[in-house]
Amino acid sequence: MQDQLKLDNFICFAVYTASHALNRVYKPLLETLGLTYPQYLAMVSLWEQDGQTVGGLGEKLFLESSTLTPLLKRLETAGYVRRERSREDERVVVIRLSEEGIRLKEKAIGIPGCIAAASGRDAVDLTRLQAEIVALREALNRSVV
Amino acid sequence: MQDQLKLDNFICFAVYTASHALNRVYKPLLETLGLTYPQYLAMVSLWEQDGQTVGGLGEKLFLESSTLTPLLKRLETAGYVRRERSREDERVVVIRLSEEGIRLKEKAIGIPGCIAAASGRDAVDLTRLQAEIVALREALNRSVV
DNA sequence: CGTTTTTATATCGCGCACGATTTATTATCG
DNA sequence: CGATAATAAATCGTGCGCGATATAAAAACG
Repeated sequence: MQDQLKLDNFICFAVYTASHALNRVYKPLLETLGLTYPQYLAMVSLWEQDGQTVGGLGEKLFLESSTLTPLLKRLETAGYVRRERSREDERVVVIRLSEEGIRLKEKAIGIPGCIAAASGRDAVDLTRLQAEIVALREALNRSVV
Repeated sequence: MQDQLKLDNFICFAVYTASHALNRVYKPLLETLGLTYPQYLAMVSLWEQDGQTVGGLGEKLFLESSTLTPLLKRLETAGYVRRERSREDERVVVIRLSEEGIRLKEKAIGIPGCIAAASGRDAVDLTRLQAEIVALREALNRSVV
């Protein structure tokens, strides 16, 4: 049990460093789109469903408004989205893709394939691993609440 | 192939959100030690091997000096480590645990068990998943270089 | 042996990421 | 209806995390 406190045996360390490794693979690909990695995730979510609220995006991306508000302002400055207060409920801010934001999707379509290639795994294997990691995330989120 | 650009099918998104979920589980545990999560990882590495250089730590933790230098200064301010320039090579900074830093290990010993419990998996299963994620990280790191 | 190159760390600027708080709006309750 | 509570974003302060650059020391070279 000596190795209880060895870094290489930490699932957390594996996830932490894998996350950084993914970021490093993504960075050069996303630079061509003028996006950071979290900005890219927000765009992907908006391509799936346009007109989401800040809170709705936060729930999907597991991010707080304190993270999203400045991020979305940068996306607005970049010209990819518009931020509009809802008329029905003035507390809510709705995020809508601009024309340029919609067009960006075409340039982004190839990225997941690049990542899959870099991972050196086939699609089936990746899907299985991805499901396992999601299950881990869900178990952890349940334990906090 | 419509779902090529769906967030839930992204391995990167799974890892990204799992990493945040782990951080949320760790946070309250680490607060009792007065450490952040990256600081904790640095301490674990030092408990394994005291007297590492900034560069050596960076290689183990996959972090740059621009991240580590301020982090280690904060650990020094907290009284857990000392930063000393090597006499043989004045470019190198060696990090040594203080008495308090050494003692902290006892308080940290139970944390991995808490995380394992929160994950809801047995040790064997966690080890297997951890190895898979490490393999993913290594494949990604190879593809960048 | 002096110049150039390499190496190790530090500094700077930017963008997350979060907890705590603030502000504005809506909902609830007596 | 008016006071209170709840909700949605925004703001603020702190700590990563990295690329680019700076600084200083050591190594390599002619």
